[in-house]
Amino acid sequence: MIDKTDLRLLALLQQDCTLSLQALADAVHLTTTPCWKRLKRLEDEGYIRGHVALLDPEKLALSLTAFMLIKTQQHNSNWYQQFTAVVKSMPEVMSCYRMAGEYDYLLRIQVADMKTYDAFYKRLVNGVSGLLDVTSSFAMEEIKYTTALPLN
Amino acid sequence: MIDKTDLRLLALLQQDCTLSLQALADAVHLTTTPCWKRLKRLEDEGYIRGHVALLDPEKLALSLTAFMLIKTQQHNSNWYQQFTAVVKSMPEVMSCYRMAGEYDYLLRIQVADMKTYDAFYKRLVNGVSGLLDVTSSFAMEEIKYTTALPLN
DNA sequence: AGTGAAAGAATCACTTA
DNA sequence: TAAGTGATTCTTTCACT
Repeated sequence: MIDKTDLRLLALLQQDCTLSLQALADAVHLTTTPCWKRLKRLEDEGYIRGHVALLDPEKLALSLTAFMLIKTQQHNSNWYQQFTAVVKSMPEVMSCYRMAGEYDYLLRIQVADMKTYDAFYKRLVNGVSGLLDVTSSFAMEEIKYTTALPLN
Repeated sequence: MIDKTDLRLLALLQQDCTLSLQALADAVHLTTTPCWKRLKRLEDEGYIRGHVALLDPEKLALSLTAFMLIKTQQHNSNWYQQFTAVVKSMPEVMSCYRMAGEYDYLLRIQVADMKTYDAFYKRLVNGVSGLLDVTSSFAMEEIKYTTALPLN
């Protein structure tokens, strides 16, 4: 179980994980050791998935964000295994969700430009058989992007 | 500008930013100081947006991922300012893109359950006037989620 | 790009409420 | 069971080469 102090620590860390133990401890009115033990516990129990640096896609010439909506008629376990394996192995796929409703899968793709996207598209469609309908939509502007969950 | 070594460092850090300077330096066959200077530069020049802890939504009882597709007829600057301000201020909105094509905006929402989603939906729709069409789709399963950009 | 020293931070055995 | 002290070790940072 988790208490208010743990939640405050998580809220701080998902905003900035370079905060020192001392700064975190001060923020929750503890000294470093009990604070450190809490962080250890939160990590061990899986509340924290990892610590990462977030990079700027524009600066790295990955300016095109595309969304792919996919329909399939293959609903057997073999096909699913193959599809998820391909998706996980393609680094351009930033996220993939199995959806309720009209479309079966929603993917977010990050690439340099349209030409690169087209090449990616072909690789995906050729890599996985049985895709019935694949619709691409393109982002004009990123208005918000955060990894911070709505805690409280 | 950025070279192969910088790219390798960024690739490592976006996977795990707890790696020590020593480990990073070893990985790119440098000693700590030149490695540290590169990291400093990459940060100063904006290649690195931030360092964050990624939390587990399931463990924190935020199990429902929803996507919202929004159409509007308001395309003036005032409306846009208001819409983006509202979206940025709502912590349940994890991302928001202005789209090309049929729908104008795509949002990803993270909440506890359907009841919470419904409350959020009402707050959004009441908070912003001029939303013509709002379609909600729900994720059944997260197959992939990464913050790591496809470098190389 | 590297050396080496100084400052700062994390980790842990042990102590206390 | 949860928090604190203090020592040790590891890490970062920087002037100098």
